[in-house]
Amino acid sequence: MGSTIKDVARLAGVSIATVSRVINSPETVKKETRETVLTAMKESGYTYNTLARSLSTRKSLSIGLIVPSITNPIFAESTLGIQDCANNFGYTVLLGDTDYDFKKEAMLINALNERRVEGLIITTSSVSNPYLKKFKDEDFPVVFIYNTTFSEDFHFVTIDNFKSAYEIIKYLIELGHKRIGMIAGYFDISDRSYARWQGYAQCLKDHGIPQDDSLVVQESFTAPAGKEAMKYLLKMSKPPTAVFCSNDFLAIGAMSAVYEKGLKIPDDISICGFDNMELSSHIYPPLTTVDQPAYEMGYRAMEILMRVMAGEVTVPQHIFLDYKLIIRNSCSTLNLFTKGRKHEEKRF
Amino acid sequence: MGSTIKDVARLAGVSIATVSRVINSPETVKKETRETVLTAMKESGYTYNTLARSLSTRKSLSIGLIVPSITNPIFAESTLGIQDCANNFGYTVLLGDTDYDFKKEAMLINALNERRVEGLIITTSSVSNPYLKKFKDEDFPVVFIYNTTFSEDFHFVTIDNFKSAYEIIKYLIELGHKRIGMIAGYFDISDRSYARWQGYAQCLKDHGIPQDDSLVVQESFTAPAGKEAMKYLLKMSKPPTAVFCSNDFLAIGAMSAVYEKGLKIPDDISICGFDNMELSSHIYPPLTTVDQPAYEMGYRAMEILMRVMAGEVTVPQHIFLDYKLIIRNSCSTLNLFTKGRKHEEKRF
DNA sequence: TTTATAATTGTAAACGTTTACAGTAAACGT
DNA sequence: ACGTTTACTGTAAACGTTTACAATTATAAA
Repeated sequence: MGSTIKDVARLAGVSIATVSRVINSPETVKKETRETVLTAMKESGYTYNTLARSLSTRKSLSIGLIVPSITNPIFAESTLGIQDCANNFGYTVLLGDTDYDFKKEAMLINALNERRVEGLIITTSSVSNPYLKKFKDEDFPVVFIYNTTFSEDFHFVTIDNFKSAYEIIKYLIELGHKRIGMIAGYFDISDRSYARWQGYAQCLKDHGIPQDDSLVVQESFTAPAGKEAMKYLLKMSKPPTAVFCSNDFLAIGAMSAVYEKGLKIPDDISICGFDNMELSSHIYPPLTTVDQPAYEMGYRAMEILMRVMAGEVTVPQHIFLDYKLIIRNSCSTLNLFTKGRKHEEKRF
Repeated sequence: MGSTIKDVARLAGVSIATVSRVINSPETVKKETRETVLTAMKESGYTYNTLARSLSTRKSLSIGLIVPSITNPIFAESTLGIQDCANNFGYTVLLGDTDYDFKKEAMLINALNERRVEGLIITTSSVSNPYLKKFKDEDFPVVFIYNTTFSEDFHFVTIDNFKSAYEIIKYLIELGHKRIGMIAGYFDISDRSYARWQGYAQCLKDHGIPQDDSLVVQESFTAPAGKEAMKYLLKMSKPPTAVFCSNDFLAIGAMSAVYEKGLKIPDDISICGFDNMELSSHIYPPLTTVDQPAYEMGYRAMEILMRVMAGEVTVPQHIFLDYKLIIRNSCSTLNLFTKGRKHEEKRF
């Protein structure tokens, strides 16, 4: 138990160097000795010490991953993609969850540095933080995922949050909706949510629909929050006829608020989300949303990170993956008559 | 950049030992020198090297966590609990996802050993694997979560899967159901699913309801799988009037199959799940399920692991956390007349 | 054979810490 | 002033690897 290269060497009657060699370049050691070493390893119950290797080679063969919430299947999926890719290269990924707290984020980055990760994949909750500059200065390998705010200096892989939001709002408008609300994740915590709002706002503007700020409410990215937000929206004197949620969690929460009021989706109100998590196609009614390729997002990011770490790539990589509007049954054409009546009935 | 304790020492004009001391036991070094060292650290951009510490002290201050699927919010939640607790003790957690593949599981365990984790929290997908014996023999600190099959030798924290399943089936029976199906996760991969099935079977037996094996179908733990399974069940000549799913994912998938057939929940068929993930209360209809305290599961497991690693505890800890039957609106009393009619209408 | 070359192995320093031990300086008691 | 304790600091070995270099042995060429 707990045997080292030294023990193996003694047992096999060779030097520690050759033991090291049978581990790292077996072809350079004579077959016979290689085999005695191998059996010596078995017998002594040797297990390799990655830590010592890292110290000696100054390569940890590990990268850090920082996500806002591993509980969100989008990030969980990406994690899988990252891990799969990393493993292909013999790398381990060290995961940290920030809970959308940038203080925690900074601490995690520090912890990962102390563990000598060779690179970082991160979706940051605070796009304008000091350590970002530091990454740049020390040109430490970092690739951002999901974030959309760094156009210039950094590597990132993401989707076009602005355009995708624009597109889904356009779809809503084409269905006849004019009074369109938005339940957004907090802008200061999620640049994606902000970008989606921008798409929302621009699209309204382009279609001559006046913007009503009281129709957009910021919340945390959870179903309960979506529910609360929707309750608020439904209580308005002139509630929206459709609402765009910047996340499927919010959308599902919003839907439940609608049901609790005894209204129907999409007949009485249209709701759409963002992310297309697996569950969203199975709920009732199936949720209209925009699909992000979460697994691929992670995989691609890791690929790029590998190339950056290898020094093969120096100019900032800006990858926009394809998103896709997924039209299901949670949005319908506006029927002014019904909507008006129903709402009034309910309100008084 | 990349400065070491040695650089700091030189810069501050002290020995590396004192630098180490200001890091580990600042109170033992004179205030003045401490401060010069501290500023030297700043100036040289020193960042601590955990790897070297680990090598020297033979403590990695890290533990491994192995889950079947981080994409499942239950495991994600537990991960959070584990991480929070671990951080309180200055420990880092290294996460691995097995995708319910025990081959992958073995590889992960090995990888974690090479990284010299001091302990392991795991929900294993193969309860009867050789390395489990190894843990025992080498008495390596391991605590299992969610697994229910190790009554004797190991530490674990879980809920009583048998009893909880028994209870929810009893509830169904009290509602008048006799033809109760089950959509289960694969037994060979999930001992929990198997235990739940046992609870299901025992409860039927205790209530004099004959068991019909064609009513229980094993699947992977996903919504699409649940949907397929439900489709199969609905196609039977005598479909169940209620079905118990061993996971909320499966339940939600099952529900969508029901809707697609034009049937209503719970009027035409009752469905219940297991886990009580956050979303389950927000879907329509809100899902009847059993709640597992996922976060606490992780937190408690980590607490125990700490005590085991510290040698404070040697007799196997067997912790059963409280589960809770959560009755919502996806199950209703059996109405023989309606059910019969509707099914017949649909079938022909 | 002998020599040159290739294949195989060993020696020892290095990676960045911690820590037992020894040393020195300051403070205290008398 | 002295010895003694206390506070602080330095020296050097150790943790388990890798790797440049040297040394040895085997092989091929002459």
